[in-house]
Amino acid sequence: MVDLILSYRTLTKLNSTYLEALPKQIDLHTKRLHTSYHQAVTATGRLSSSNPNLQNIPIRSELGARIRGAFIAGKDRVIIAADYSQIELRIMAHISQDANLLNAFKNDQDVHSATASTMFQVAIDEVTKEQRRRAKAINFGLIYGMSAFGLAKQIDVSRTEAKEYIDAYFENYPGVAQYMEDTRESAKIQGYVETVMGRRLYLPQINAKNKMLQQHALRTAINAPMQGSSADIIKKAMLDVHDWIGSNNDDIKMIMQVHDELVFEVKADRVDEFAHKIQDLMENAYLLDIPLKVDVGTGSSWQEAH
DNA sequence: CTCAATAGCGCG
DNA sequence: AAAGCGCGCTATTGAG
Repeated sequence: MVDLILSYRTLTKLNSTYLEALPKQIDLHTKRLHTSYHQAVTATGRLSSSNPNLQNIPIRSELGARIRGAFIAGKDRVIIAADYSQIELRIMAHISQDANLLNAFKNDQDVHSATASTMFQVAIDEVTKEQRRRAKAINFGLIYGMSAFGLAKQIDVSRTEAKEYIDAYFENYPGVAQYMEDTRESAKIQGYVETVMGRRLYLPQINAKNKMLQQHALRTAINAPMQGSSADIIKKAMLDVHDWIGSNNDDIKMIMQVHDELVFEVKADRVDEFAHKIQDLMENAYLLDIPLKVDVGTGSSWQEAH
């Protein structure tokens, strides 16, 4: 019964939010969907997208991916999708200057496997799938300021075990532990946190007596520099790409931004040339102490380009 | 019929 | 009592 309900929810969600809604919003003249991007909505500096929201088009499930497959290039055109690889964790390495994490990225390692290798004391090529899954949950959890309770719930282990994982992580990544402490402390004193480019997020609740509000502010303090710096960097990349394209190039259009990804529609016979240039511009949009890595894909649909 | 609040869920 | 950051959209419910 439970499985049937969950399956029903998935199907009705995809049907009502995408399959039924999107075709109604196709512009009569251009015959395309046009979203609105908003530059002054989010607390962290990301863009938001509405009417329709093109930043939440499905991809994670097989069925969802088929919906993304409906976003197709025009005649003689190809879609290029270019996304930053692990950009928030790279920013965490850069800001915290943790030697171990910097090293993982300098050597272009799979960061979740590298984390698992360190935490579970096994060689990186002997990390099991389950170990990698748990390390990945920790890496993401760190970015969000997650507690042992949250991690336990996420990976379905006891709270005690989750705490052991977190302790093991911080023992091996002391720079990250220090960064977390320092960030919380300076947020309390200054009342704000900031991105690599110096953009601030004020946190008026950071010293609130109400512990629930304060703890939320503390988690925001941890997350905002990483999510916000990522937003800064991709915005800089968009400006660089825009300048490179110039005002008179019908062979390439930047058509979407999805937080760590840029999507282009380009003339088919120039796709390789453009793909390389986009990758170069995005990877060099901002200099960190470790390389920025961009994965580029191409195809006749947005789905294929991933 | 509109409006607002809530639950739930799609994405990074 | 809550427990993981940031969004926007659909369906439902209740009020006017």
